[in-house]
Amino acid sequence: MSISIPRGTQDILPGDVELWQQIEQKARELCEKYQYQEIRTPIFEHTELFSRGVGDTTDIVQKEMYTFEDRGGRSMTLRPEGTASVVRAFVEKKMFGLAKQPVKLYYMGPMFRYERPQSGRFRQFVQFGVEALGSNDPAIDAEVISLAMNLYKEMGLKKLKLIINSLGDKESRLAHREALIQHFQPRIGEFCSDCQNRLKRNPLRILDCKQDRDHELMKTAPSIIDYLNEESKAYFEKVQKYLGLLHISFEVDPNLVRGLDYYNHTAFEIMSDAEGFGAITTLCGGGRYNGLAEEIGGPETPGIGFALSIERFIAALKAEGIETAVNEGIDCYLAVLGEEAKDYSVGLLQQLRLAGFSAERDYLNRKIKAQFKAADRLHARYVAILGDDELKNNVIHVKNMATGEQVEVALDSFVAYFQKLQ
RNA sequence: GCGGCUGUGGCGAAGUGGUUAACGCACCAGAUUGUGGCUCUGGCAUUCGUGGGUUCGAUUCCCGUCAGCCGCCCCA
Repeated sequence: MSISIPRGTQDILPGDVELWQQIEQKARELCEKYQYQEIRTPIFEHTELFSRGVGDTTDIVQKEMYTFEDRGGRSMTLRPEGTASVVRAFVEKKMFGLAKQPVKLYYMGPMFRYERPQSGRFRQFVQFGVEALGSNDPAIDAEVISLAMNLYKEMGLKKLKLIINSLGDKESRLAHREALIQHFQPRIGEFCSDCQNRLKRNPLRILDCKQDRDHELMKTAPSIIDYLNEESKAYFEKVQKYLGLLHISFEVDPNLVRGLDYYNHTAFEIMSDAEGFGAITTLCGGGRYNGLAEEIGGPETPGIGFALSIERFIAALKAEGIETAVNEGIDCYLAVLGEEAKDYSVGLLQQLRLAGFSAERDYLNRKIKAQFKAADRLHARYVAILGDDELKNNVIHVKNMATGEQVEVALDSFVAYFQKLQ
């Protein structure tokens, strides 16, 4: 038996990888415009970073982490998300002391979660994310959201839905949680088994339940909005105002919850509305995490960010039928015949390439006909034919593949001639 | 972690308890022995995800396993 790829991972082959590169490039360009700078952190961290940062009670930490003991007996974990590492680096490298504030960073790289794979859900997936640390201005919340929205839009996505909510500060959040438990506890037996589990773990999720959505207690359930204190409410309103100024339409969903413990105040998700996108419609998730830096042992620092998956990005592009990758074609294919010509072509090919052209030749000892076929497949604009006959006369034939026109050129001036053609 | 569906060449896809497993695309060769995109001819799976069982005999039946997809959970 041959060895196969690990479950939930994928090989990205030529033909597919171009779209990845295009998205990555767009993301980098946009970050440059928004003045976010790249940070690269390790792919594994001390397990404690995630259990403390992401939260001990979350699904991610409880059952989805790739945790192992290294040879020194330390517990290590392949990163399941990016924010904890970025904040760790921010604290450890004392970036709060940098002259340039707020600190605006982005990252791109693989994340790992041990989950059951299905479409849009992998065990290794690539996230692009940004983090803005050190500012408490609701305008930066709007900036972060607009960066994500603009990246999608620039790649051609149209069917997007932005959903926002405020989780308030820690105090409002806990008060709301208690109220929910109080509300549902007495009659929890009337709800589905999922909801019964949710009661203790994450009572907010009950509000999201599809089975029990018509239960009378749902309508009377306490909403987070009512538990926001004045400051939180004002903050949330500002964020909405700024989104309006940026012409970004959104929906407020009081039931939007983020699964990671560190979120507070602004929480948002960007979903795809495209047909046939399956159950997984979330393209991007993010929010504010004002307590995280402290949790990790740093100074009190406000922060906000998002993460999006390139895999789902691509799935959304496909769902909307957006074609992007283009086969550029090569400048010149060198068709060679005979031993001496082949030897000579080695240097000639290099000359073409160093002169800035994309060039290829035959390496399979194919006949002239097959070489032309190969040239055609590469969408070569020109084929240069070099046989022993040409070599003897110090010439080379250059054929324009679009017109079929063929000319004879002195071998010495071939590269110069080729440069004039362009 | 739970439930359902699926698994035949590089890709798509038929099929049967019994000597050589359709077909289409792709690929390779020749017709055209130094010139591509068209056409014609020929070639291309000791093998039906994998392991085991039933059977005289299994790709076809049964069980396990692995993988993919879909739904739940959760999330990006």
